[in-house]
Amino acid sequence: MRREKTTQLTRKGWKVGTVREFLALSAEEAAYVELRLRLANSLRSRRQRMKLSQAGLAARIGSSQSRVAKMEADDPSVSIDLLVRSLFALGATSRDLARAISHSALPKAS
Amino acid sequence: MRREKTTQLTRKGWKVGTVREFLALSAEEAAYVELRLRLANSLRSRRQRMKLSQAGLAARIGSSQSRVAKMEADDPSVSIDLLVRSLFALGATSRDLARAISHSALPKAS
DNA sequence: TGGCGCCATGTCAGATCTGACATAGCATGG
DNA sequence: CCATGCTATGTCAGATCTGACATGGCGCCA
Repeated sequence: MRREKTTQLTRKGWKVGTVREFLALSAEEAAYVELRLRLANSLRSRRQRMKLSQAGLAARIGSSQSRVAKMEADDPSVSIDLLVRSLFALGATSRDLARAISHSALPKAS
Repeated sequence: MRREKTTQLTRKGWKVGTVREFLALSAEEAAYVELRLRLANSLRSRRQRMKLSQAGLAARIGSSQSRVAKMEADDPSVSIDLLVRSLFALGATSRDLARAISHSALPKAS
């Protein structure tokens, strides 16, 4: 939360947050980053299942290959809005989203 | 999708989209607006359950009363990002989100 | 009537996000 | 070796979103 504070200094990515809070994420921050990650993963797997290239997906949603790459990489410069819209554009339903969000579809960390 | 096109002209809200497409939303657009609506409703009811005023919630999330009002009104100027972060700030879990999203918690329209 | 708490709506400067472009890495097939 | 296709990463102008502020409405109690 309150990204602005550190923003002028870091002007690129999570950096500050991730490093400092590596072991001290508040519950809500953790939920937020995890949500993003799940959407990102979901997007990639859905795209691959459909045998689309990033450029192909980009064309569909009126964006560019590079932005799609960033979405899938969970780059801090992409919003949840964009992720969600892209998922819908690939035919995901609300239910699909809900599944992606609550189910831990995360790659096992350990 | 592709909001920019009409944006310079309308410079305020859904307007163009809503009126013109009143009966012709694509599936993805429908899913998107419905998702927003559900998050907005979810936020309001969660806040009320916690007996917080909009100003109170605003303070918690480092925002302002007016923005909270806009969130709950599903104003086009608020992003899903903000809605989601606010929900998390009120203690919602990923699972809560998923429920809000897939369950039709919409006020019955008729 | 006035004061008070709460919510809605408009506006705006400044912060953030976005598409586009450039460029590089890395396989696979020639 | 060189193409070709796909993905990753950086940059930037322009679009969008955000917090703050101002103001108005509504209900309620004195």
